[in-house]
Amino acid sequence: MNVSGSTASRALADDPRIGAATRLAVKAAAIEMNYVPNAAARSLRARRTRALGLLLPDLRDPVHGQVASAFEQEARAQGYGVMVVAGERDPGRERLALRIFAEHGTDGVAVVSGLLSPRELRDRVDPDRLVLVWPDHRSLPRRDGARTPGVIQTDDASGVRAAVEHLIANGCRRIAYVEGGVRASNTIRAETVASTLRAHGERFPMQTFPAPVDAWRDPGQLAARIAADLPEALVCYDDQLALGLMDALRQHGIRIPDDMQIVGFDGIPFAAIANPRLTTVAVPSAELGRAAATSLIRAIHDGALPEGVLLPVEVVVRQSTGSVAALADQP
Amino acid sequence: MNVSGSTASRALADDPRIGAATRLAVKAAAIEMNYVPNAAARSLRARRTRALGLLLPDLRDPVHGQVASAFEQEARAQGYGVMVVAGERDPGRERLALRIFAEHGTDGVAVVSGLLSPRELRDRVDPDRLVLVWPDHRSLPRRDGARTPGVIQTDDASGVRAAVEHLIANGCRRIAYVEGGVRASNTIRAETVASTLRAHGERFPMQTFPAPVDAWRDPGQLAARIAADLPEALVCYDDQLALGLMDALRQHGIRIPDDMQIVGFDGIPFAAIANPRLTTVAVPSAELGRAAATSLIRAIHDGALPEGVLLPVEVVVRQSTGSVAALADQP
DNA sequence: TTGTACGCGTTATCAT
DNA sequence: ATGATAACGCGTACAA
Repeated sequence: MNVSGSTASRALADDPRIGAATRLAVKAAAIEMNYVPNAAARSLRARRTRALGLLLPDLRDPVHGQVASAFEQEARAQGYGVMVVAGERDPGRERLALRIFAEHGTDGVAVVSGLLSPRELRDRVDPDRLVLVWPDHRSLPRRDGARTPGVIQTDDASGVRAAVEHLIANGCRRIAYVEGGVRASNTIRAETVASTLRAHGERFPMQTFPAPVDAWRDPGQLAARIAADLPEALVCYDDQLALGLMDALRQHGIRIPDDMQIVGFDGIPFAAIANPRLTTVAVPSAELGRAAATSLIRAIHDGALPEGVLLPVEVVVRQSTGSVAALADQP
Repeated sequence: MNVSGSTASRALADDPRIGAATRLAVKAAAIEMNYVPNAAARSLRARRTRALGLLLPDLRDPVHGQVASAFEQEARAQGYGVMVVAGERDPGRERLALRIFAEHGTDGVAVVSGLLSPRELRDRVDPDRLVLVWPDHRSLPRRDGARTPGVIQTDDASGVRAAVEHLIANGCRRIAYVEGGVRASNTIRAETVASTLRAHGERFPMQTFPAPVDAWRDPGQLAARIAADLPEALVCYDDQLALGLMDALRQHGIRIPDDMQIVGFDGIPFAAIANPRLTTVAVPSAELGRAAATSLIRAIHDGALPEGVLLPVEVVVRQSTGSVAALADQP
């Protein structure tokens, strides 16, 4: 079996001009010598790598893990590899990530919960091969349902509004918000809690407990401040914070939902099995990751950004906002 | 400013033969036109991509997320990109992953909790550029402290033994084990529980509750079987399973630790804030990921595998094994 | 139907 | 101190 390079190349690519016999022989030989095409050479010629870049803050937290998982799965199903870089919520690291992607020549980039301005992003990578998931820069997130091409978001405001209305229906008046850092996503949630309260006739300004982005790791001080001036209900920036606070408040003898009700955000798996089970605004993280991959791959093929996506969220009522029904809920 | 390709290449590589003036000018121009070297071309010539392949079962679970995070961080610090593929605990998918890595020409591969036999792995990728983390094939995990080159493990048996001894010290006699699938890692934990009981004079065979690998998602049936024949203490395959069971057993009115004590494995963050807080055998997942990256990169540079690593684990006693001290523990 | 020759961007070698 | 050239492995336009 001796054929020229081109014949081999064509046979492996199922070029119809190659005879069936030759094709089979070549393929057999390829398997025999466990040949794998060299992606570097192929990329050099084809000007594409069939690899995508995924930039996210952290692989450890449940939400981004879920997004990354779905993104990778969808990409793999469509024949793309995924290069992952954690930006660690640091603009410098995010810039480095983009550079890594550029050097490796990824065909497209998805940025999840990114801090860099859309302006700078589009300046650093081909804007027609860039999708933004949960952009966390003040210039992008929308309270309304507006969709920007290449931007994938969830309808956080609607979810938070529904959650607050659920608390109001439960008879809560003094509803406070616990911050998670000072990013745009936090601002939207805080403002939505406040505006929903106003819309329901609450006259006093909403109470806000400030907290850094990783307060859930060590919520002791925060819990003490809350315990010292206990509201009827707490809306937390996210589930991790809510779960950390539930634990810390327990030290102060505060019973949930009896003494205070509490709502999280994200819908991470542990929220469902916490004790008490945590009411939360659940976001479809897996769909988000999948949508990001499909949008990005479509953008690569079409050379232009597909329409933006706005995914719905859902309030999942559980024991922490303690209606009798919720307390009785079965697994 | 007009120089030849070679000069530009050398200037950017800080080749000492290039004059300072030229070097600066070239670098300025590179930034100006935001030039990034093409990794494909570079790889083609240099025969290395400065990319690593990371194969793990799932990006969603806290333990592997942690490992992936540390691996990526360490790799990035040493100038390597990371291509991640989830094997989804399916041998076919694992093979596909290795193929993806081969095509993209990764300089080395780390396989975490892989199911494929070491034999097959070494057959499919260059064995001198392969590290195995937590190999989960029956031919590899060791009960003793033996180290195999390129293999990174934790001393699970010691941890489980210590956990069981802790339960015995608490006065528990009827200690049962809850399985997590039928993999090698499960076998080691089960056998260690049994042998520790025997070593402490327990004469009846240890009770085992069989469960599939993802029983924690829907632990209802499993919990019913356990509640029907309640042991004094439960050692669970991992924390997720233990936490899921704690929730499900609560439905049966079982109080932990009063009616039964429970121990998990892994030391995921949520174990520390569950209610009751979960006693667990904590593994150093971040160190594991970091060790994997450093070992792999060293292997790439040396062309040979570095010595294996065996990391210690630690029993973290909390409320679920309820000594009075543990119940009083502060955050 | 198959083989030949060229070019993708980079760097090592050799020449100037 | 710098420039010219070849080579990495693949895919394709063109020739046979």
